[in-house]
Amino acid sequence: MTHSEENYIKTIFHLEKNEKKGISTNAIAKQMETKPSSVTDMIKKLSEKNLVNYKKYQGVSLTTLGRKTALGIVRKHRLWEVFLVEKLDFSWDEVHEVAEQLEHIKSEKLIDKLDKLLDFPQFDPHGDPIPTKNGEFKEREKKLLSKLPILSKGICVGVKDSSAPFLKFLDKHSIALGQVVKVLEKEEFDGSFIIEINDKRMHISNQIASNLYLKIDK
Amino acid sequence: MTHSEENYIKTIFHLEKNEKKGISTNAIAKQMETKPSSVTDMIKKLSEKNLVNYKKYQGVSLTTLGRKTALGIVRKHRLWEVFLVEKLDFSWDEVHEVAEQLEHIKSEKLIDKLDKLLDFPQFDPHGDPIPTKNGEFKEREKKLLSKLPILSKGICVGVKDSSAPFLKFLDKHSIALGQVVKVLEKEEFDGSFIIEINDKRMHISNQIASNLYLKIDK
DNA sequence: AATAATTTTTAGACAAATCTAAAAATTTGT
DNA sequence: ACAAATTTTTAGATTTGTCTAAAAATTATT
Ligand SMILES: [Mn+2]
Ligand SMILES: [Mn+2]
Ligand SMILES: [Mn+2]
Ligand SMILES: [Mn+2]
Repeated sequence: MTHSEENYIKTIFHLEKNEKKGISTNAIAKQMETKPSSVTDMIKKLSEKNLVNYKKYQGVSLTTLGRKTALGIVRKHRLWEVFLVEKLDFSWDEVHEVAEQLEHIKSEKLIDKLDKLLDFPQFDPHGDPIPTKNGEFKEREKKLLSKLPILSKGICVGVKDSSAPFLKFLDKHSIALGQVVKVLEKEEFDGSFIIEINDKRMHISNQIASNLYLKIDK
Repeated sequence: MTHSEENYIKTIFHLEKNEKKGISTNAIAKQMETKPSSVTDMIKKLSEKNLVNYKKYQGVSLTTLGRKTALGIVRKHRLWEVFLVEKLDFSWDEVHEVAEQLEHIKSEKLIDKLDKLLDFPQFDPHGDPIPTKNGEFKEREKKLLSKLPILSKGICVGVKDSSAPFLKFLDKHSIALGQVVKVLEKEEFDGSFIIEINDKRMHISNQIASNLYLKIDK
Protein backbone atom coordinates (compact mmCIF):
# COMPACT_ATOMS: atom_id res chain seq x y z
CA MET A 1 0.00 0.00 0.00
CA THR A 2 1.13 3.53 -0.77
CA HIS A 3 1.18 6.33 1.80
CA SER A 4 -1.72 7.93 0.02
CA GLU A 5 -3.85 4.80 0.08
CA GLU A 6 -3.10 4.38 3.78
CA ASN A 7 -4.12 7.96 4.47
CA TYR A 8 -7.46 7.47 2.73
CA ILE A 9 -8.16 4.25 4.63
CA LYS A 10 -7.32 5.90 7.93
CA THR A 11 -9.51 8.90 7.16
CA ILE A 12 -12.48 6.71 6.27
CA PHE A 13 -11.94 4.75 9.48
CA HIS A 14 -12.07 7.92 11.59
CA LEU A 15 -15.10 9.28 9.75
CA GLU A 16 -16.97 6.01 10.28
CA LYS A 17 -16.85 6.54 14.06
CA ASN A 18 -19.39 9.36 13.89
CA GLU A 19 -21.38 8.20 10.92
CA LYS A 20 -23.41 5.04 10.62
CA LYS A 21 -24.15 5.45 6.87
CA GLY A 22 -21.67 5.39 4.02
CA ILE A 23 -18.98 8.09 4.14
CA SER A 24 -19.50 10.75 1.50
CA THR A 25 -16.95 11.76 -1.07
CA ASN A 26 -17.19 15.35 0.14
CA ALA A 27 -16.57 14.40 3.77
CA ILE A 28 -13.38 12.59 2.81
CA ALA A 29 -12.28 15.44 0.57
CA LYS A 30 -12.82 18.01 3.30
CA GLN A 31 -10.99 15.95 5.92
CA MET A 32 -8.03 15.32 3.65
CA GLU A 33 -7.94 18.79 2.16
CA THR A 34 -8.23 17.48 -1.36
CA LYS A 35 -10.80 17.63 -4.17
CA PRO A 36 -13.86 15.36 -4.42
CA SER A 37 -12.77 14.20 -7.87
CA SER A 38 -9.47 12.98 -6.43
CA VAL A 39 -11.40 11.10 -3.75
CA THR A 40 -13.57 9.37 -6.33
CA ASP A 41 -10.47 8.23 -8.20
CA MET A 42 -8.84 6.84 -5.09
CA ILE A 43 -12.02 5.18 -3.85
CA LYS A 44 -12.21 3.24 -7.10
CA LYS A 45 -8.71 1.98 -6.55
CA LEU A 46 -9.39 1.01 -2.94
CA SER A 47 -12.55 -0.72 -4.06
CA GLU A 48 -10.57 -2.71 -6.65
CA LYS A 49 -8.30 -3.82 -3.83
CA ASN A 50 -11.24 -4.87 -1.70
CA LEU A 51 -10.51 -2.36 1.02
CA VAL A 52 -13.79 -0.45 0.72
CA ASN A 53 -17.36 -1.12 -0.30
CA TYR A 54 -18.39 1.31 -2.97
CA LYS A 55 -21.41 1.86 -5.13
CA LYS A 56 -21.59 5.05 -7.19
CA TYR A 57 -23.24 7.95 -5.41
CA GLN A 58 -23.78 5.82 -2.32
CA GLY A 59 -20.79 6.72 -0.21
CA VAL A 60 -18.14 4.34 0.96
CA SER A 61 -17.48 2.01 3.91
CA LEU A 62 -14.51 -0.10 4.96
CA THR A 63 -14.54 -3.81 4.23
CA THR A 64 -13.31 -6.22 6.90
CA LEU A 65 -9.90 -6.08 5.24
CA GLY A 66 -10.06 -2.29 5.09
CA ARG A 67 -10.91 -2.06 8.76
CA LYS A 68 -8.10 -4.41 9.68
CA THR A 69 -5.71 -2.30 7.63
CA ALA A 70 -6.95 0.91 9.27
CA LEU A 71 -6.50 -0.55 12.73
CA GLY A 72 -2.92 -1.42 11.86
CA ILE A 73 -2.20 2.16 10.82
CA VAL A 74 -3.94 3.66 13.86
CA ARG A 75 -1.99 1.26 16.06
CA LYS A 76 1.28 2.43 14.58
CA HIS A 77 0.30 6.09 14.78
CA ARG A 78 -0.61 5.89 18.45
CA LEU A 79 2.33 3.73 19.51
CA TRP A 80 4.70 6.20 17.88
CA GLU A 81 2.94 9.03 19.73
CA VAL A 82 3.51 7.23 23.02
CA PHE A 83 7.14 6.67 22.09
CA LEU A 84 7.68 10.34 21.29
CA VAL A 85 6.19 11.44 24.61
CA GLU A 86 7.57 8.72 26.86
CA LYS A 87 11.02 8.19 25.41
CA LEU A 88 11.85 11.40 23.59
CA ASP A 89 10.18 13.97 25.85
CA PHE A 90 7.93 15.42 23.21
CA SER A 91 4.90 17.23 24.56
CA TRP A 92 1.46 15.95 23.58
CA ASP A 93 0.87 18.81 21.19
CA GLU A 94 3.98 18.03 19.13
CA VAL A 95 3.56 14.34 18.38
CA HIS A 96 0.79 14.15 15.83
CA GLU A 97 2.66 15.60 12.87
CA VAL A 98 5.63 13.29 13.28
CA ALA A 99 3.40 10.28 13.91
CA GLU A 100 1.66 11.02 10.61
CA GLN A 101 4.97 10.20 8.96
CA LEU A 102 6.05 7.34 11.21
CA GLU A 103 2.75 5.48 10.83
CA HIS A 104 3.74 4.59 7.26
CA ILE A 105 6.95 2.75 8.16
CA LYS A 106 6.59 -0.88 7.14
CA SER A 107 8.04 -3.41 9.57
CA GLU A 108 5.99 -5.70 11.72
CA LYS A 109 8.99 -6.47 13.87
CA LEU A 110 9.62 -2.78 14.47
CA ILE A 111 6.12 -2.16 15.75
CA ASP A 112 6.05 -5.27 17.93
CA LYS A 113 9.35 -4.32 19.53
CA LEU A 114 8.23 -0.75 20.00
CA ASP A 115 5.07 -1.99 21.69
CA LYS A 116 7.23 -4.04 24.04
CA LEU A 117 9.66 -1.19 24.73
CA LEU A 118 6.70 0.95 25.76
CA ASP A 119 5.34 -1.86 27.89
CA PHE A 120 2.22 -2.48 25.80
CA PRO A 121 0.44 0.83 26.38
CA GLN A 122 -3.34 0.81 26.03
CA PHE A 123 -3.83 4.52 25.37
CA ASP A 124 -1.98 7.20 23.48
CA PRO A 125 -1.02 10.62 24.91
CA HIS A 126 -4.44 12.01 24.03
CA GLY A 127 -6.31 9.20 25.76
CA ASP A 128 -7.20 7.37 22.56
CA PRO A 129 -7.09 3.57 22.68
CA ILE A 130 -4.32 1.65 20.94
CA PRO A 131 -5.50 -1.38 18.96
CA THR A 132 -3.68 -4.59 19.82
CA LYS A 133 -1.60 -6.58 17.34
CA ASN A 134 -4.75 -8.61 16.59
CA GLY A 135 -6.79 -5.49 15.91
CA GLU A 136 -8.76 -5.52 19.14
CA PHE A 137 -9.90 -2.08 19.99
CA LYS A 138 -11.52 -1.21 23.28
CA GLU A 139 -13.00 2.25 23.68
CA ARG A 140 -12.85 3.38 27.29
CA GLU A 141 -16.08 4.43 28.94
CA LYS A 142 -15.87 8.18 28.97
CA LYS A 143 -18.12 11.21 28.72
CA LEU A 144 -17.65 14.80 27.70
CA LEU A 145 -17.43 17.07 30.72
CA SER A 146 -20.11 19.24 29.13
CA LYS A 147 -22.57 16.34 29.16
CA LEU A 148 -22.24 15.55 32.86
CA PRO A 149 -24.75 16.40 35.59
CA ILE A 150 -23.75 18.85 38.32
CA LEU A 151 -21.67 17.38 41.15
CA SER A 152 -20.37 14.43 39.12
CA LYS A 153 -16.79 13.48 39.82
CA GLY A 154 -14.41 11.83 37.42
CA ILE A 155 -10.91 11.51 36.07
CA CYS A 156 -9.75 13.31 32.99
CA VAL A 157 -8.97 10.56 30.46
CA GLY A 158 -8.98 12.13 27.05
CA VAL A 159 -9.47 15.02 24.67
CA LYS A 160 -11.89 15.22 21.76
CA ASP A 161 -10.01 17.99 20.00
CA SER A 162 -6.35 17.10 19.93
CA SER A 163 -5.16 20.13 18.00
CA ALA A 164 -2.00 21.80 19.25
CA PRO A 165 -3.74 25.06 20.25
CA PHE A 166 -6.22 23.23 22.49
CA LEU A 167 -3.54 21.03 24.05
CA LYS A 168 -1.33 24.05 24.71
CA PHE A 169 -4.28 25.80 26.29
CA LEU A 170 -4.73 22.84 28.64
CA ASP A 171 -1.02 22.84 29.50
CA LYS A 172 -1.15 26.54 30.24
CA HIS A 173 -3.98 26.01 32.68
CA SER A 174 -2.43 22.89 34.19
CA ILE A 175 -5.13 20.55 32.98
CA ALA A 176 -3.76 17.11 32.20
CA LEU A 177 -4.92 13.52 31.80
CA GLY A 178 -5.22 11.64 35.08
CA GLN A 179 -6.45 14.57 37.08
CA VAL A 180 -9.53 14.36 39.27
CA VAL A 181 -12.32 16.71 38.26
CA LYS A 182 -15.56 17.65 39.98
CA VAL A 183 -18.28 19.54 38.13
CA LEU A 184 -19.49 22.25 40.51
CA GLU A 185 -21.75 24.53 38.52
CA LYS A 186 -23.04 25.06 35.05
CA GLU A 187 -23.81 28.55 33.77
CA GLU A 188 -26.84 28.09 31.53
CA PHE A 189 -26.40 31.47 29.86
CA ASP A 190 -23.19 30.66 27.99
CA GLY A 191 -22.79 26.96 28.77
CA SER A 192 -19.61 27.52 30.78
CA PHE A 193 -18.73 25.50 33.86
CA ILE A 194 -17.15 25.90 37.23
CA ILE A 195 -15.11 22.83 38.10
CA GLU A 196 -12.73 21.72 40.81
CA ILE A 197 -9.44 20.41 39.46
CA ASN A 198 -6.12 20.02 41.30
CA ASP A 199 -8.08 21.08 44.40
CA LYS A 200 -8.64 24.46 42.79
CA ARG A 201 -11.83 26.06 41.53
CA MET A 202 -11.71 26.96 37.89
CA HIS A 203 -14.02 28.52 35.35
CA ILE A 204 -13.99 26.91 31.91
CA SER A 205 -15.85 27.88 28.76
CA ASN A 206 -18.29 25.56 27.04
CA GLN A 207 -15.78 25.02 24.26
CA ILE A 208 -13.31 23.55 26.71
CA ALA A 209 -15.93 21.49 28.51
CA SER A 210 -17.07 20.05 25.17
CA ASN A 211 -13.62 18.71 24.40
CA LEU A 212 -12.57 17.07 27.66
CA TYR A 213 -13.45 13.45 28.34
CA LEU A 214 -13.94 12.22 31.90
CA LYS A 215 -14.21 8.71 33.22
CA ILE A 216 -16.96 8.80 35.82
CA ASP A 217 -16.40 7.45 39.32
CA LYS A 218 -18.95 4.83 40.18
CA MET B 1 12.90 17.00 -0.87
CA THR B 2 11.21 13.80 -1.99
CA HIS B 3 12.29 10.33 -0.86
CA SER B 4 13.60 9.69 -4.33
CA GLU B 5 15.72 12.82 -4.41
CA GLU B 6 17.13 11.95 -1.01
CA ASN B 7 18.01 8.45 -2.16
CA TYR B 8 19.92 9.80 -5.15
CA ILE B 9 21.84 12.30 -3.02
CA LYS B 10 22.76 9.61 -0.52
CA THR B 11 23.90 7.24 -3.27
CA ILE B 12 26.11 9.89 -4.85
CA PHE B 13 27.58 10.64 -1.43
CA HIS B 14 28.53 7.00 -0.88
CA LEU B 15 29.94 6.62 -4.39
CA GLU B 16 32.10 9.71 -3.93
CA LYS B 17 33.99 7.99 -1.09
CA ASN B 18 35.78 5.64 -3.51
CA GLU B 19 35.93 7.90 -6.52
CA LYS B 20 37.76 11.19 -6.84
CA LYS B 21 36.32 12.08 -10.25
CA GLY B 22 32.71 12.79 -11.13
CA ILE B 23 30.28 9.96 -10.45
CA SER B 24 29.04 8.33 -13.65
CA THR B 25 25.41 7.94 -14.61
CA ASN B 26 25.92 4.19 -14.94
CA ALA B 27 27.46 3.86 -11.49
CA ILE B 28 24.45 5.55 -9.93
CA ALA B 29 22.04 3.48 -12.01
CA LYS B 30 23.72 0.24 -11.00
CA GLN B 31 23.80 1.16 -7.32
CA MET B 32 20.16 2.19 -7.28
CA GLU B 33 18.95 -0.63 -9.51
CA THR B 34 17.42 1.77 -11.97
CA LYS B 35 18.05 2.77 -15.59
CA PRO B 36 20.67 5.30 -16.71
CA SER B 37 18.02 7.38 -18.43
CA SER B 38 16.15 7.75 -15.15
CA VAL B 39 19.37 8.85 -13.49
CA THR B 40 19.96 11.53 -16.11
CA ASP B 41 16.47 12.89 -15.54
CA MET B 42 16.92 13.05 -11.79
CA ILE B 43 20.40 14.53 -12.02
CA LYS B 44 19.01 17.42 -14.01
CA LYS B 45 16.49 18.08 -11.28
CA LEU B 46 19.09 17.90 -8.54
CA SER B 47 21.31 20.20 -10.54
CA GLU B 48 18.45 22.72 -10.85
CA LYS B 49 18.17 22.63 -7.07
CA ASN B 50 21.88 23.22 -6.65
CA LEU B 51 22.49 19.90 -4.95
CA VAL B 52 24.89 18.53 -7.57
CA ASN B 53 27.38 19.88 -10.08
CA TYR B 54 26.59 18.53 -13.49
CA LYS B 55 27.88 19.01 -17.00
CA LYS B 56 26.60 16.69 -19.69
CA TYR B 57 28.67 13.55 -20.14
CA GLN B 58 31.01 14.62 -17.34
CA GLY B 59 29.57 12.79 -14.37
CA VAL B 60 28.21 14.40 -11.27
CA SER B 61 29.47 15.59 -7.86
CA LEU B 62 27.75 16.92 -4.77
CA THR B 63 27.74 20.67 -4.13
CA THR B 64 28.37 21.93 -0.62
CA LEU B 65 24.62 22.00 -0.11
CA GLY B 66 24.29 18.50 -1.55
CA ARG B 67 26.98 17.18 0.76
CA LYS B 68 25.34 18.80 3.75
CA THR B 69 22.04 17.24 2.76
CA ALA B 70 23.64 13.82 2.33
CA LEU B 71 25.29 14.03 5.74
CA GLY B 72 21.90 14.75 7.28
CA ILE B 73 20.39 11.66 5.69
CA VAL B 74 23.34 9.44 6.62
CA ARG B 75 23.14 10.79 10.16
CA LYS B 76 19.49 9.84 10.40
CA HIS B 77 20.05 6.42 8.84
CA ARG B 78 22.82 5.51 11.25
CA LEU B 79 21.14 6.90 14.36
CA TRP B 80 18.04 4.86 13.58
CA GLU B 81 20.24 1.78 13.13
CA VAL B 82 21.71 2.33 16.58
CA PHE B 83 18.23 2.80 18.01
CA LEU B 84 16.99 -0.44 16.47
CA VAL B 85 19.92 -2.42 17.87
CA GLU B 86 20.25 -0.73 21.26
CA LYS B 87 16.63 -0.09 22.17
CA LEU B 88 14.64 -2.61 20.17
CA ASP B 89 17.02 -5.58 20.16
CA PHE B 90 17.32 -5.87 16.42
CA SER B 91 20.39 -7.71 15.22
CA TRP B 92 22.86 -5.82 13.05
CA ASP B 93 21.79 -7.66 9.93
CA GLU B 94 18.16 -6.58 10.26
CA VAL B 95 18.47 -2.84 10.67
CA HIS B 96 19.42 -1.54 7.27
CA GLU B 97 16.12 -2.12 5.51
CA VAL B 98 14.08 -0.39 8.19
CA ALA B 99 16.58 2.46 8.46
CA GLU B 100 16.17 3.02 4.72
CA GLN B 101 12.59 3.99 5.50
CA LEU B 102 13.21 5.84 8.75
CA GLU B 103 15.95 8.05 7.28
CA HIS B 104 13.27 9.95 5.34
CA ILE B 105 11.26 11.06 8.38
CA LYS B 106 11.37 14.83 8.58
CA SER B 107 11.72 16.27 12.07
CA GLU B 108 14.82 17.93 13.39
CA LYS B 109 13.55 17.65 16.93
CA LEU B 110 12.99 13.93 16.52
CA ILE B 111 16.54 13.26 15.43
CA ASP B 112 18.08 15.49 18.09
CA LYS B 113 16.09 13.76 20.81
CA LEU B 114 16.93 10.35 19.39
CA ASP B 115 20.60 11.28 19.41
CA LYS B 116 20.29 12.23 23.07
CA LEU B 117 18.34 9.08 23.99
CA LEU B 118 21.16 7.02 22.48
CA ASP B 119 23.74 9.10 24.33
CA PHE B 120 25.25 10.67 21.21
CA PRO B 121 26.73 7.57 19.62
CA GLN B 122 29.70 8.07 17.32
CA PHE B 123 29.39 4.86 15.34
CA ASP B 124 26.56 2.76 13.98
CA PRO B 125 26.19 -1.02 14.50
CA HIS B 126 28.43 -1.68 11.50
CA GLY B 127 31.20 0.58 12.76
CA ASP B 128 30.39 3.45 10.41
CA PRO B 129 30.75 6.97 11.81
CA ILE B 130 27.67 9.06 12.57
CA PRO B 131 27.90 12.67 11.39
CA THR B 132 27.17 15.24 14.09
CA LYS B 133 24.29 17.70 13.94
CA ASN B 134 26.71 20.16 12.31
CA GLY B 135 27.74 17.67 9.67
CA GLU B 136 31.14 16.82 11.12
CA PHE B 137 32.21 13.44 10.03
CA LYS B 138 35.26 11.70 11.47
CA GLU B 139 36.38 8.48 9.83
CA ARG B 140 38.07 6.22 12.35
CA GLU B 141 41.54 5.02 11.55
CA LYS B 142 41.02 1.48 10.43
CA LYS B 143 42.47 -1.05 8.04
CA LEU B 144 41.17 -4.12 6.31
CA LEU B 145 42.41 -7.27 8.02
CA SER B 146 43.58 -8.52 4.62
CA LYS B 147 45.94 -5.55 4.28
CA LEU B 148 47.74 -6.06 7.59
CA PRO B 149 51.22 -7.50 8.07
CA ILE B 150 51.62 -10.79 9.89
CA LEU B 151 51.56 -10.58 13.70
CA SER B 152 49.66 -7.25 13.81
CA LYS B 153 47.14 -6.97 16.58
CA GLY B 154 44.01 -4.89 16.56
CA ILE B 155 40.38 -4.51 17.50
CA CYS B 156 37.59 -5.29 15.14
CA VAL B 157 35.83 -1.97 14.54
CA GLY B 158 33.83 -2.31 11.36
CA VAL B 159 32.70 -4.19 8.29
CA LYS B 160 33.11 -3.17 4.67
CA ASP B 161 30.32 -5.39 3.40
CA SER B 162 27.30 -4.89 5.63
CA SER B 163 24.97 -7.24 3.77
CA ALA B 164 22.84 -9.54 5.88
CA PRO B 165 24.52 -12.74 4.64
CA PHE B 166 27.98 -11.51 5.64
CA LEU B 167 26.80 -10.24 9.01
CA LYS B 168 25.01 -13.52 9.72
CA PHE B 169 28.16 -15.38 8.79
CA LEU B 170 30.11 -13.33 11.33
CA ASP B 171 27.46 -14.00 14.00
CA LYS B 172 27.61 -17.71 13.26
CA HIS B 173 31.35 -17.71 13.82
CA SER B 174 31.17 -15.44 16.85
CA ILE B 175 33.00 -12.58 15.25
CA ALA B 176 31.78 -9.22 16.52
CA LEU B 177 32.89 -5.60 16.77
CA GLY B 178 35.09 -4.88 19.77
CA GLN B 179 36.92 -8.18 19.70
CA VAL B 180 40.70 -8.38 19.79
CA VAL B 181 42.25 -9.95 16.73
CA LYS B 182 45.79 -11.07 16.01
CA VAL B 183 46.89 -11.95 12.47
CA LEU B 184 48.92 -15.15 12.76
CA GLU B 185 49.51 -16.37 9.24
CA LYS B 186 48.67 -15.62 5.67
CA GLU B 187 48.30 -18.38 3.11
CA GLU B 188 49.66 -16.88 -0.11
CA PHE B 189 48.08 -19.57 -2.27
CA ASP B 190 44.45 -18.54 -1.70
CA GLY B 191 44.88 -15.36 0.32
CA SER B 192 43.26 -16.88 3.40
CA PHE B 193 44.38 -16.08 6.95
CA ILE B 194 44.83 -17.73 10.28
CA ILE B 195 43.92 -15.36 13.06
CA GLU B 196 43.49 -15.44 16.79
CA ILE B 197 40.15 -14.13 17.98
CA ASN B 198 38.41 -14.73 21.31
CA ASP B 199 41.63 -16.55 22.31
CA LYS B 200 40.89 -19.11 19.62
CA ARG B 201 42.72 -19.85 16.39
CA MET B 202 40.54 -19.51 13.35
CA HIS B 203 40.96 -19.89 9.61
CA ILE B 204 39.22 -17.25 7.51
CA SER B 205 38.97 -16.92 3.75
CA ASN B 206 40.32 -13.93 1.87
CA GLN B 207 36.76 -12.77 1.26
CA ILE B 208 36.16 -12.48 4.98
CA ALA B 209 39.53 -10.86 5.65
CA SER B 210 38.82 -8.28 2.93
CA ASN B 211 35.64 -7.13 4.64
CA LEU B 212 36.69 -6.78 8.27
CA TYR B 213 38.15 -3.52 9.51
CA LEU B 214 40.60 -3.48 12.42
CA LYS B 215 41.90 -0.59 14.46
CA ILE B 216 45.58 -1.27 14.96
CA ASP B 217 47.13 -1.19 18.42
CA LYS B 218 50.02 1.24 18.59
C1' DA C 1 -43.93 17.13 -9.10
C1' DA C 2 -41.05 20.25 -11.18
C1' DT C 3 -37.15 23.09 -10.52
C1' DA C 4 -33.12 24.54 -8.13
C1' DA C 5 -29.13 23.48 -5.45
C1' DT C 6 -25.82 20.30 -4.19
C1' DT C 7 -23.08 16.29 -4.58
C1' DT C 8 -20.67 13.04 -7.21
C1' DT C 9 -18.64 11.35 -11.22
C1' DT C 10 -16.36 11.70 -15.67
C1' DA C 11 -13.20 13.55 -19.04
C1' DG C 12 -9.10 15.43 -19.91
C1' DA C 13 -4.76 17.61 -18.28
C1' DC C 14 -0.48 17.78 -15.52
C1' DA C 15 3.75 16.87 -12.56
C1' DA C 16 6.80 13.27 -10.71
C1' DA C 17 9.36 9.30 -11.42
C1' DT C 18 10.08 5.73 -14.06
C1' DC C 19 10.80 2.94 -18.51
C1' DT C 20 12.21 1.57 -23.68
C1' DA C 21 14.25 2.65 -27.89
C1' DA C 22 16.99 5.52 -30.51
C1' DA C 23 20.40 9.18 -31.11
C1' DA C 24 24.59 11.50 -29.70
C1' DA C 25 28.93 11.77 -27.36
C1' DT C 26 32.81 9.68 -25.38
C1' DT C 27 36.13 6.08 -24.71
C1' DT C 28 38.66 2.05 -26.28
C1' DG C 29 41.29 -0.77 -29.30
C1' DT C 30 43.86 -1.54 -33.26
C1' DA D 1 43.49 8.22 -36.32
C1' DC D 2 39.59 5.74 -37.22
C1' DA D 3 36.19 2.29 -36.31
C1' DA D 4 33.95 -0.22 -32.73
C1' DA D 5 32.21 -0.49 -28.25
C1' DT D 6 30.41 1.80 -24.46
C1' DT D 7 28.24 5.43 -22.04
C1' DT D 8 25.10 9.06 -21.77
C1' DT D 9 21.38 11.71 -23.29
C1' DT D 10 17.02 12.54 -25.64
C1' DA D 11 12.37 11.49 -27.16
C1' DG D 12 8.31 9.60 -26.20
C1' DA D 13 5.39 6.48 -23.31
C1' DT D 14 3.49 4.87 -18.71
C1' DT D 15 1.85 4.94 -13.85
C1' DT D 16 0.37 7.38 -9.73
C1' DG D 17 -1.92 10.90 -7.65
C1' DT D 18 -3.61 15.11 -8.24
C1' DC D 19 -6.33 19.03 -10.49
C1' DT D 20 -10.19 21.84 -13.30
C1' DA D 21 -14.25 21.98 -15.84
C1' DA D 22 -18.25 19.89 -17.29
C1' DA D 23 -21.79 16.30 -17.09
C1' DA D 24 -24.76 13.32 -14.44
C1' DA D 25 -27.14 11.94 -10.37
C1' DT D 26 -29.10 12.94 -6.04
C1' DT D 27 -31.32 15.85 -2.68
C1' DA D 28 -33.81 19.96 -1.25
C1' DT D 29 -37.23 23.60 -2.08
C1' DT D 30 -41.16 25.56 -3.63
MN1 LIG E 1 -2.33 11.79 16.28
MN1 LIG F 1 -3.30 10.68 19.43
MN1 LIG G 1 22.47 0.84 6.70
MN1 LIG H 1 25.12 0.96 9.00
